Amino acid sequence: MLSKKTKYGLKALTYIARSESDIPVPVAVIAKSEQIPQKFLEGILLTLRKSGILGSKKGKHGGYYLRNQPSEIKMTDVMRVLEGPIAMVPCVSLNYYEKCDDCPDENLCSVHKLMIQVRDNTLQVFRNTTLADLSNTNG
Amino acid sequence: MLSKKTKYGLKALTYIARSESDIPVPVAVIAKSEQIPQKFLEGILLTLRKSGILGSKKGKHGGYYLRNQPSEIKMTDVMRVLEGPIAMVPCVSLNYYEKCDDCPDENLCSVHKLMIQVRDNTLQVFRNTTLADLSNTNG
DNA sequence: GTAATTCCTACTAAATCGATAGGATTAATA
DNA sequence: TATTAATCCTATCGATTTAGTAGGAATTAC
Repeated sequence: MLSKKTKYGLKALTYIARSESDIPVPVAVIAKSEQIPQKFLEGILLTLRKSGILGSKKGKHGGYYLRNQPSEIKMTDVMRVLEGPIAMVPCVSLNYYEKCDDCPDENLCSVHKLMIQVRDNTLQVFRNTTLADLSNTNG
Repeated sequence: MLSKKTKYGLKALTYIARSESDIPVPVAVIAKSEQIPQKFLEGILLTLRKSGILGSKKGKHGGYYLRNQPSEIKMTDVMRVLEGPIAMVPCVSLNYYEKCDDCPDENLCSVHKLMIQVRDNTLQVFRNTTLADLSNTNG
């Protein structure tokens, strides 16, 4: 299941992408428009800022803005920040690889084989999708 | 993340598929060979039996066996029984559809669009993979 | 200086996960 | 018929994760 964190994060990013890019968007505005608990969203946007996807400006007239063009923000990056590893098992994770305790030989493991395929297909979707695609209203 | 339940279930099914198809395989044998807690595995195989994927025979010389040929057991069915809905959000689930509380219009929802793609790609993998593919040792 | 904002830490309630415990039931066989 | 080997069933438990709340410190515009 997709976590609420990720869902809210994606919606917020989309919202920001659709706004005028010069003006920082305050959390409160997004929270109200997208019906997201504000305090919860604060934490999410903070994570996105720390990961480098968002920038922020403090104080009055502050808020969050994109650090890059929507068309350059890939879903692989966003999903990894919000949802964690894309692979369903650590033993097929590109960025967070971990060997299974059981499994003497990965190459013979049926689960491994299947999950590699799932990972590759999911990865393909995320690599070919940018925030611009999400923000595009006609589609 | 793939649950241990699903992982163990897939390994067990693979084990059974590789055994002689006439002889029921006892839980204890699979548990020992695959390093799975036996009591936990009992519950998993029970679920698989109730869903119709496995059959069982009680008492001495009892155990579990496949109800169909490995090549006819699709991953879509197995995954739905073990892991639940394939979609990452209920609003894109084919079998367990649920509208989101927020989201006034799904067609305009950025998350929705993205998750449909992921679902379709994952589904394609699961539809094109059978237990026979998993059990195949030369792969 | 005041209002609006991000930033940070800690807490909590509920759900889920991975597993264990203990036994009831059923069937083969000696 | 007694024994043994198996499935079947229900309940419980500790740990972790999730979704959210609370409270306030720090910063900035005006």
